[in-house]
Amino acid sequence: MQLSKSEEELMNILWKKKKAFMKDLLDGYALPKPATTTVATLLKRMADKGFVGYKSYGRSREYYPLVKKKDYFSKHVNGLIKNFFNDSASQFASFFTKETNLSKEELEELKKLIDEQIKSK
Amino acid sequence: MQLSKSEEELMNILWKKKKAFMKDLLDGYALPKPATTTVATLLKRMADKGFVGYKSYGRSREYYPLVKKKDYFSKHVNGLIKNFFNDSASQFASFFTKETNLSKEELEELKKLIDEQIKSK
DNA sequence: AATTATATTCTACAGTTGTAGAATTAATAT
DNA sequence: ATATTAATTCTACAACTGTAGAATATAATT
Repeated sequence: MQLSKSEEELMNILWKKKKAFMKDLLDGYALPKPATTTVATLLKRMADKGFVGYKSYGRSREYYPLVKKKDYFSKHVNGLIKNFFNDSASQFASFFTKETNLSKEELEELKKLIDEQIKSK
Repeated sequence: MQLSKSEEELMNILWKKKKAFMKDLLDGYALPKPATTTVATLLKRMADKGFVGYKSYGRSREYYPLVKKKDYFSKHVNGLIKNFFNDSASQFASFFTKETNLSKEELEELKKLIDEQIKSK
């Protein structure tokens, strides 16, 4: 089962912090911060879905991600590619480079990266 | 407002066909096809959300997209980038080239594309 | 004209999501 | 010890989703 939008947002905070108590998570939110109970609900749902775990310290908990951002994200992109580009990653890539406005520098950077990739094949 | 997963699926069929009657849309689905009423519900919701329009022919309708796939998709990717990569498209790009397994040929292709991009800047 | 195949509208219902108050409990500060 | 602060659990509720039956209307076919 997937994370919803707002769960994803929270997950991002957790990924950044690596592990965190409720308080730390709230800190991670921009204003206007959600109610503590809202975050608690999200955390419970995310735990049920198997995306976060926690260690109890007394009556309080330290939460941590159970899935790597990278893995989560890969699945995401693959879904996108499948959905919108008939499963063709290259079609996606071409779309991507055209449609996002990367600066010249960023493009050069990217090109270098791709070159490395090519060499490693 | 956004399209839901199954609405997106239908939207994809419609994008492919450019315009279509109910029957054509159902054709676009893989087995097991959803009930006609299900598709009808989705279409109504999508029309309410402003993603599809239609022309009535007698008692039947020819549906067509009101948003371009490209535009819809751009928003999508930008959301992803914002959400997962602190708004850095290049960070996303680097991730992308590393994590999707493009073949050597596809990478060369992509490199060529990027080169054109660079030249045009 | 009667039958059949189709599309549309209405209604429905369970599951998911966004959001948070009330009650409770535990930790901390005075 | 008492008051305050913080986290957790329970409960709630409206909106959105996935899915489709029933009823209806129309077009096509025999």
